[in-house]
Amino acid sequence: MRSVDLTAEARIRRAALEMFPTRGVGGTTVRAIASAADVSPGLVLHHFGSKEGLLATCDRYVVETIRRYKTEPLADGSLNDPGFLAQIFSIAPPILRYLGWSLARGADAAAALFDEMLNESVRMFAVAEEQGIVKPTDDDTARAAVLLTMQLGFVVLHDHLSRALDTDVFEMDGLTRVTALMMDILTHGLFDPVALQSTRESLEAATEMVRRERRDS
Amino acid sequence: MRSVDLTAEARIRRAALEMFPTRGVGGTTVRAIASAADVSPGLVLHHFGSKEGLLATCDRYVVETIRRYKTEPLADGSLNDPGFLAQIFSIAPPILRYLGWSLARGADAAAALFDEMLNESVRMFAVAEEQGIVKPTDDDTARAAVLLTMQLGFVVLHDHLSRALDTDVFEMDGLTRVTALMMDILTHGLFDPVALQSTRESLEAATEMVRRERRDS
DNA sequence: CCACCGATTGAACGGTCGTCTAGCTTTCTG
DNA sequence: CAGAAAGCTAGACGACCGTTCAATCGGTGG
Repeated sequence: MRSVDLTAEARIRRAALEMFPTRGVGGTTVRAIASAADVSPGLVLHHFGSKEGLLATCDRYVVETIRRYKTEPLADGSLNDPGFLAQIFSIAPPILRYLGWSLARGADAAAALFDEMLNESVRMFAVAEEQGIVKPTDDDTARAAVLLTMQLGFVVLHDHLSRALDTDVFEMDGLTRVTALMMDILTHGLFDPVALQSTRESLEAATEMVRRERRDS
Repeated sequence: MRSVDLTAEARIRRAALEMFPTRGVGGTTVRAIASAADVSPGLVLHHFGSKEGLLATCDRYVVETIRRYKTEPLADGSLNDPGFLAQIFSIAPPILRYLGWSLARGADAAAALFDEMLNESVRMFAVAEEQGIVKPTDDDTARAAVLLTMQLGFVVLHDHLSRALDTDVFEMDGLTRVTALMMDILTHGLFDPVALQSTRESLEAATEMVRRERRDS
């Protein structure tokens, strides 16, 4: 058991971390969190000030956890440390689930994380362009942003994807499977360039129609 | 004005449709919905039985609206009718916003829609494979599912994407911009095939490490 | 004109929720 | 070891929520 020797404060946060995404903020009561953490309701507010405070703490905790796991391996090459990876895979599911929920809610901390990831992505694109790996666009930030939402899509829609794949995509097996498929799609592409052109043209035509409609009314 | 001559029932549903995604189900009170629809709280429950009933009605309404707009143009070629497109663009924002929220919540109706879209996608892949446009995979359903979560990512993460692009991606301009970018990414791909291979290898190595770790403990 | 029926209201009820307070227990510290 | 500080609990309070209900309004068919 790992959760036995946790601080009461940590137990509360852990319980909240699991309950908020599944039941929603309104559906999660302070009493339920307290009961799940095996403490009194009063203690929850003693440690976190208010329910809102607890929510904000969870937001920050998750974002900072992700942030730590995202940068550490780059910093000191600890990607080769099995313990580190084991930690990622074992801790990840509740954290990822919360992150998805947090992003969908538009929580401030999650929004900040999104923006950081976007900056990182833009920077990587710039490097890749210099190396001639990808072609420059007239709208580099937008391309990076769209790519990011596509990559993060499965984090928010994990439930549906897990159902379709009959595997929890936040567990190790599903995670590697999804990652591999996504990398494949993003490397080779899927659509036919010819079909792309005609689709784009009909899209432009539709836009123009609507624009004219609006001007006339 | 279009909303003036709406039935009270329709006004309530419309108000709920806008409030649920922004304030959450717990944060949206029957009284607030009633006030926004300019009716009494009692009438809300008279028409929808309960708050839960109203929520379920909204879920179904949105899904059925999307379903209608998705199939109609294919059925009778009404894609050329400007009125139809104008309707899509003018109705879309609240509906799409609700859909994103609904998908993130894992609402039953949204889940059913997801599964339908997945089936459709699988079917399209099958046709495309016959025509030699895309290569077959050993995991066709999974590929279609991952693609679907990528495509739907922007619907759920519209807030962040809109912020990054400084445009409402549910409005006409943003919608066409995002669609074009996404089609481009999914057509040409982004990553370097060589880099893909090394990434995949390190991913496999990591997985193996974790697997060994777990077996030993 | 009356009887009826759905739409609609507004007040009221029971319940639960977030929060506060006073006090008890444990741990740290000088 | 005394006492302060922090951890923690039980109970209560006020607010607000979803829901109920009796009563009213407005139109429609007999």
